[in-house]
Amino acid sequence: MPVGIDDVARAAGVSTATVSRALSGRPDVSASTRQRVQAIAVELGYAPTPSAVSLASGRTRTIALLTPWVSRWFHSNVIEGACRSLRAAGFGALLNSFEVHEDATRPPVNLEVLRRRVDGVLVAGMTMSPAEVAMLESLRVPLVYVGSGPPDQVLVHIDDVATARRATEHLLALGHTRIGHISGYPTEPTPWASEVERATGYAEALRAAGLEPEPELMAYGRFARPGGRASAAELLDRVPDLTAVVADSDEMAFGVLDVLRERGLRAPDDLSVIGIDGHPLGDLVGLTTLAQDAIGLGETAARLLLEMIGGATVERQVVFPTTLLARDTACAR
Amino acid sequence: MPVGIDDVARAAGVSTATVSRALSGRPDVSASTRQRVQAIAVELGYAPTPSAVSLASGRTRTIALLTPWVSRWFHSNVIEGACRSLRAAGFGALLNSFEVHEDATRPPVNLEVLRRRVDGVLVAGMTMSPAEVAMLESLRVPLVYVGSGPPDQVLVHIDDVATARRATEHLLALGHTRIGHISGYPTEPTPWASEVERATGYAEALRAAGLEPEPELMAYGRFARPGGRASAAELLDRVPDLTAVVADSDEMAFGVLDVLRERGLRAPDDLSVIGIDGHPLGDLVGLTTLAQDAIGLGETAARLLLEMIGGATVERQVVFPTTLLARDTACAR
DNA sequence: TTGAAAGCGCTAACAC
DNA sequence: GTGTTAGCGCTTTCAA
Repeated sequence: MPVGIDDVARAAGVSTATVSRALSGRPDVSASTRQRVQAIAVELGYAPTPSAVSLASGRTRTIALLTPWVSRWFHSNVIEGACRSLRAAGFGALLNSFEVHEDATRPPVNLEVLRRRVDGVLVAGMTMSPAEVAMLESLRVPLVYVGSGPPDQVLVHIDDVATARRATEHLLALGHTRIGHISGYPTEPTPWASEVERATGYAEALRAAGLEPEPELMAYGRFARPGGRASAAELLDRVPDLTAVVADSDEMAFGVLDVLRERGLRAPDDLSVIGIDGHPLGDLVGLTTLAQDAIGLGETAARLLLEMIGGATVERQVVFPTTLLARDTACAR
Repeated sequence: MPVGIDDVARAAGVSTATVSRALSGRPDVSASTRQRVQAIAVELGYAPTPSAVSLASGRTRTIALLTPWVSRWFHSNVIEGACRSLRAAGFGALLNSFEVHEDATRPPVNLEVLRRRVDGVLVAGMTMSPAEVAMLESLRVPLVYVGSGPPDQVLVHIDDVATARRATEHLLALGHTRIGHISGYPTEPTPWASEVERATGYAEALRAAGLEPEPELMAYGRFARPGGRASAAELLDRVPDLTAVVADSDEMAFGVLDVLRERGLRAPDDLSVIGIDGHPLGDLVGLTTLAQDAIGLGETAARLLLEMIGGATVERQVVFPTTLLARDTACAR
C-alpha cells in the first residue's frame, strides 16, 4: 500500500537513483526526466520515508528546540517564531522541555537523546551549564542560542546589560534613588545568564548616578510571578525607603503588583515598578516595561540555524532592540 | 567514532541480535547476558540511531503535536502538560503548528509530513475539517484530541456546553437578562467545535430562564483579544440595553475590558463580564471566569496516547471539571 | 545523464 | 537463550 521509491522508478521507467536525484533537486538530472519523475511521484502520492532518508543521508530535516518551559511568555513566543521559520523551510521541531526545580537546578539534561536525531539545536531562554554546552557541541550540529548563551556561540538576543541599565535610568530620571532589583536565580554562576547581565546593567546605571548598588536592594524572583511577589515583599520589608523597583521580567513585575494590592499600596504612588519583556497583558495593569520581540527572536534564530545547516556561515550575534513602554506603574518621586 | 550495536556485540562477545534484545528489554535473554550487555553499552556510551531503529522496527518513539498556535494560553499549557507525560516516557514531540488566518481558514494542513514519522498524534485545541480528520486517520496511528474533536474519537476536554451554560447562568442569577455572547469564528461549521458547543450552552441557559437567544446578542472574537475588543464594541453599539457578556475565552474577555476602558465604562458597573479559561493573569483585572486545567488536559491526553501506542484500549472521553472563579467583573444588575 | 549496487544501523524471523 | 540473515527504504559512490 505505501508507495516507495521503486514504485515511482518503475512507473517512470528509470532507476531509483534517478528518482532520488530528481526529487531531491540535485543538478545532474535532465529537465525532462525530472519533470516526468516529479509528475509521477505526485500522481502516486509518493513521499519518502523520513527514517530511511535519515539513515541513508544522515540528514533529518528536524531541529531540536531546547527550552525549560513552554507556557511562559518568552519561551512560547520564541517557539512560535521558530516554528514559523521552520515551517517555511519544511523542517520539523522536536520539542525538548525540561523539569526545572524551584532552586533552578534541573536534572542535568541528557542530550544524548538528540544524537543523530536532529540537524541542529535551538536553545531557547535556557542557561546551560558548561558541561551541557560541551555535550551540545559534541553533537557536531549547528547550534543557536536565543536569549542568552556563551559569547563565542551564535546568539540571538537583546542587550541585557543595556536594557536593564535603561530600565534603571528611567527610574533614576524620575528622581528615584532607592531602587530595588528583582533578578532571576540567586545562585546563577554563569556569567552570560541574562539575569547576571541585567544585574550588571542595573549596577552600572546606579553607579553612573553616583549611587552604590547595595545587596539589600537585590532580590530573586526566579522569573515567575510568585517569585516576584515574594521578592517584593522581602524588599518592602527590608528597605523602608524603597521607592522603585526594576523587575527582570514582566511576570515578576505582576507579582510585585500583587504585593502592593495585598498591602493596600499602589503603583506608582507608593512604589514605581518597571519590568522587562513587553508581556501583552502588561497594559491591563498599566505596567511600564522594556519590550522585546520574542517572536522575532525565535524566527531569526531558526532562520540562522537553517542557514547554518545549509552550510552557510552566519553572523555570531544578532542583537534585537528593546522599546520602552512608559505606562502607569512608574512615575516621578 | 560513533559506537554502533556491533561494537557492543563484539565487546560483549554476543551477536547484535542479542544486544538488541537485551537493550530493548525483551524477555528472551538470560539475566546475566542482559546485565553484561547493558554494562558494556553504558561503558561504551552506546545509543541506538533513531532512524535505524525506526526504519527497522516501524516505531519512532515520537508523537506529533498539532496546534494552531503555541503562544496562546490554552495551547501552550496543553503542550507543557503533554511534554511532561512524554518526557517521563522517553518520547519526543514533533511540534506542528499552522498558520491560521484571521478568517479561520488555514491552508489545508498537509499531514503527509507525519506519515511514518510519528507513533501517534495529539491534536491540541484545533478544529479539524472532516477531510483533515480522514487524513489523520489514514495515518493509522493512535489519535487523541484535546479541547474538541469528533465524538467517536478519544477526546480529553471540558464539557463545553455545560461550561457555557454555567457561565450564562451565573449572569442570569445576578439578574441580567440582556446577555451577549462572544464566540470564536462566525463560520465554524464543525458541530463539535468548542465555540459551537458553547453557543449551545449559552442558548440553553437563556431558554431555561425563559429568554430567547437573539442573533444581535452574538459576536465573534476569534478567541483573541483584538477580536474580543471588536466584538464588545459591536455589541455595545448594537444592543443599548446590554448589561452582561459571556466571552468564550479569557483573552477575548480582556478585549472586552479594553473597550470599556476606552469608553470610560467599567466592569461590572456598566457591563458584567465573565470569561472561560482561568488565565493566570485574569486576577490582575479581577476577571470572573470558569477555569479549566489546560496543563492537566495535555498531560492526560499524552498519557492516553502513550497507552494507546502501547496497545491499550482507553476510555473514549475524559471530561475535566471547570471551576467558577467569581471575582470582580460580574455583579448583580 | 543514468544505472547498479553497496551500504546507512538496526530489528525480527527463523533456525539452532 | 542465542546466532544468522534478510530486510527496512532510501542515498550515494562508482561505472558506464
